[in-house]
Amino acid sequence: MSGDGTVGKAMDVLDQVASFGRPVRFATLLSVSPYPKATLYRFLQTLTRQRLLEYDPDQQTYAVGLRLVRLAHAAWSQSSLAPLARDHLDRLSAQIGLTVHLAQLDNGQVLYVDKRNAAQPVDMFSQAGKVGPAYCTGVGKAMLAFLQEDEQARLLTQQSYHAFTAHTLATPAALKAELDAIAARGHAYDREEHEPGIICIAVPILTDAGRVLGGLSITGATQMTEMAALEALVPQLKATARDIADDGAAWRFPGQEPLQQTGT
Amino acid sequence: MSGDGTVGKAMDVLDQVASFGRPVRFATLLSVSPYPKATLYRFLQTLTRQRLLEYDPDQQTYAVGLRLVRLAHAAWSQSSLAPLARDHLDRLSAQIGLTVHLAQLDNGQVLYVDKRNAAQPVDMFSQAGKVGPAYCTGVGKAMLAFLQEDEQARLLTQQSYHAFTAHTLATPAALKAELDAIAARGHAYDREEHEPGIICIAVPILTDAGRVLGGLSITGATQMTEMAALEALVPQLKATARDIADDGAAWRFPGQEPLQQTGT
DNA sequence: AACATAGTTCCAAATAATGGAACCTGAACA
DNA sequence: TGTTCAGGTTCCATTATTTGGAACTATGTT
Repeated sequence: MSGDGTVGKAMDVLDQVASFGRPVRFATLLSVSPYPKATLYRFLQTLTRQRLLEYDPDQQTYAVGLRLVRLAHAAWSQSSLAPLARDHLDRLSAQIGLTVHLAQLDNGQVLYVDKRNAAQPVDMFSQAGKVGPAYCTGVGKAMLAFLQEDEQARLLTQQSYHAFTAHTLATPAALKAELDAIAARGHAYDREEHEPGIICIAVPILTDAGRVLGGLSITGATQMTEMAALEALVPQLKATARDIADDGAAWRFPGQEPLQQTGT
Repeated sequence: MSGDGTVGKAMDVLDQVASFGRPVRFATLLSVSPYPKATLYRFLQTLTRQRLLEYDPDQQTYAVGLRLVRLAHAAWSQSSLAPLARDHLDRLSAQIGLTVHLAQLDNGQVLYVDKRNAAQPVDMFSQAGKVGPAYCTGVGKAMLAFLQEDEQARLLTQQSYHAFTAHTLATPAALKAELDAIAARGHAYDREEHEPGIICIAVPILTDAGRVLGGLSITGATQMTEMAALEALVPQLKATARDIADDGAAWRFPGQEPLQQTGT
């Protein structure tokens, strides 16, 4: 799959285990793995020793290890927009009282990095860390629309184009037309393209130079909300995106680098 | 450090980057890395290609990559107690109105996997995924106290024993005595041992067989809460721990394994 | 223009990964 | 009790990857 070096292969195995979404046995993994028995076995050993996987001796199953949660904490707090955007999301959420998502692009997919849910307390990881398709979500399309031509084209080819609902834009051509419209308009809609009954409105978070940092969306259910009502919130949404981007530009990591260490 | 195979070395590098807590430049990493320039360089390349790291060309810095957030989502939802404990935490939190933590042991440290904060909406990752010392936190001691002798002894040697406050038990001997008391009593205290002004009361989450699954704690500030008040909540805390353990035993992953795939 | 500093590429030697086959180990069956 | 079998684990000569010193390039500095 990725095929670069031993590390790449080990990561493939790790992804494989993760993709099951539950603990798996050796034989099950072997049956879907491109690697021979001994090789797969050694990978699992190594990953387990590294605590990237966890092995349950009773059940003889492998599951994704907790070391990843620690690393993810680091990733989330230093590479994601979430810490930066936090206060802004709180404010927006309080103002409008609807569900708000903050997302970033990861390998052509939408990665949700934070969320505000007006009703109940936050879902934690069960939402942050979740991935979704880029071609049929509001945030996904909003981000894709503002990428540079070549990057956009590259990502368009690697979408999976599954028609989740009758409204899903399931071809590259249809999507491209939509993206151009979004770029002109400045914000994206999701008209039940991913889940029936769910609509949303989304904007990109852009640097001054126009680089896509992430996306921000407001979600509603068709039962309770009209698209027109969401549309009315676009100014607030845009203002929040602007604020986040400005903070990002101003902040660019406090203190930057410390004095160089010259010694060993 | 870990030293097994290429994967182990790559993980060392990844940890190194993560430990900075902010984007770092090549030279900075080189100065603290045991690897020579070319080797470190290639590791960074590989990790970046794998999106375990992210490289910012403008600043020429490396930071922990978002792919980890995705993997962590998988880890959190399949290897942690959090999804299982969710409803129980909600209930406990609603009943008592104080901060509740759910933690597990990871490599001799406390890894917080979930949290309920009565006052404000949850802190997300900024709390879940965070690690803390085991020897001077309520949950940490509660978990250590109920480990098997040999495992406990092993972990006692690898604590770092920093005296955070005047109350910290900063020697293995003092800690061991405390753990025995906790094991006899059934719950643990944190009397400002980690942070001044912060006290808590904690219990382990145990299987029927007595294996430690995790820990559960209630935290208060000395300004607002007396230890006696926390003590009064022990029955509810224990009941919740019991409920979580029972759920864990009953559940043991739904459906377990599907039919075996025989083909390629 | 000369110099330094930071980052990148090369390549022969050293090391680690590979995978076929043999070997365990416990469970089901006769 | 002996036999078979599938799921796991170990061995080891072959093969491929990693290693790291040194040479090189790019970028900014005096």
